[in-house]
Amino acid sequence: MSLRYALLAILRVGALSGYDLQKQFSLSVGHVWHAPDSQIYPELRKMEQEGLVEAEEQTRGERGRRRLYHVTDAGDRAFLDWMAAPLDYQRVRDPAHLRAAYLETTTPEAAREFLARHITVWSAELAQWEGELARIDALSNPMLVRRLAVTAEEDRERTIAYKRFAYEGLVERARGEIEWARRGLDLVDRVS
Amino acid sequence: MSLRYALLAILRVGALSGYDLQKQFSLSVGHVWHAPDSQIYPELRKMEQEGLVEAEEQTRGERGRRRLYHVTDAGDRAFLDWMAAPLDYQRVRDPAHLRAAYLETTTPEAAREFLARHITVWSAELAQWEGELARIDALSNPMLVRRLAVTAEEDRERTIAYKRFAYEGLVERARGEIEWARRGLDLVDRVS
DNA sequence: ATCTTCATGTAAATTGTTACATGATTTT
DNA sequence: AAAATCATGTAACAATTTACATGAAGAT
Repeated sequence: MSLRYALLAILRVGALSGYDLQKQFSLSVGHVWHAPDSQIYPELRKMEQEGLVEAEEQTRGERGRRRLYHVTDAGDRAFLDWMAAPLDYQRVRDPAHLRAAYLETTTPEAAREFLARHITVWSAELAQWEGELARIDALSNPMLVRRLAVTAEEDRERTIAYKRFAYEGLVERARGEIEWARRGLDLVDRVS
Repeated sequence: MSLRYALLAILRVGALSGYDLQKQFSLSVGHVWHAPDSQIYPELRKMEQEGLVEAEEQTRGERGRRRLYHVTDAGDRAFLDWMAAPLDYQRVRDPAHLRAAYLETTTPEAAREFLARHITVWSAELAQWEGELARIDALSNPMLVRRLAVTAEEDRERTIAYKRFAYEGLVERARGEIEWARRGLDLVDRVS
């Protein structure tokens, strides 16, 4: 149930419509927490009912409408409370390592394909996250720039440092997965 | 939906009751795919309906009963098909890295607590997995021994090697998380 | 005109979590 | 006799995924 906190994290920086939020989301927090728009719209409505956000109804042209969501004080508090509370860790659920433990039951070709795909998938993630790191350093990430604009001078360094720290962790994870799968490919060659 | 394949992987080695399966599960695949008994019993029933397993009804004492589940040919094929098919990767959903990206919004104390807990949680996982590696090497893991007993001589080395490979990956992951969180603690000290 | 982007959702199905519920058998 | 373990589930809820559905506004 971190979705609402991910949404609050973005909205706290400034009001957005569901649509814009969803785009910002996929460009920032979405790297760490995926959610499709069909989940975001209903969640915003629920958060509105619970008083965490307020919708400012706007019209667009003749009949177009949009709802601009603002974080309320209660929403702000909810976010800060969540940040200060212990994180609840979910149990591991890792289909790739599950399969890896049983690779002897399939053909070497299927095993190689699985590992090659693992490398492809994690390389894509790695590229994303390294790109994000570069954008953080170049201050060219729009979300980060928006955040820095509403951040007091003395807090800017920390803000950047933590964001960097988060992405570094993701980059290392991806590198680890890729190295592991490479070793797996060697292993397949060795034992088959 | 890897749960059923995790269950099949265990049952393929030999028939078990839901209760024993659940215990084996938590001692082996459970490290990679957690599932509570309240999920395992219904899943077994569903798999029975779909013809992947067959239940042998047994009595225990006067009125006690148990259902011993055997994998059917269809179940065996389903498992092998799954092993040979491309794995579907879920999108990232990582509350720890999500929170890490926003650590500047909380107090240094809360940030430290979060990171310390991250280290604790992953150290526990690490200990589990290193223990598992040691048990693989010592051939003292009961599940592995059962599996080797039904494995042809020439396939034993591969079986062990892949199991080792899977756990090595998990160990490295845990080490990475711990190192990352340690660096995070240094960072908190530096910026606050 | 038509294509893209803006804009907001509903519905159904699946998956997973938490709590509850029950009772037999074996061991101390 | 009590405690531990064996044994099997149901119920309610929460979270997630996938697919569907609709239409306005702005750009080419």
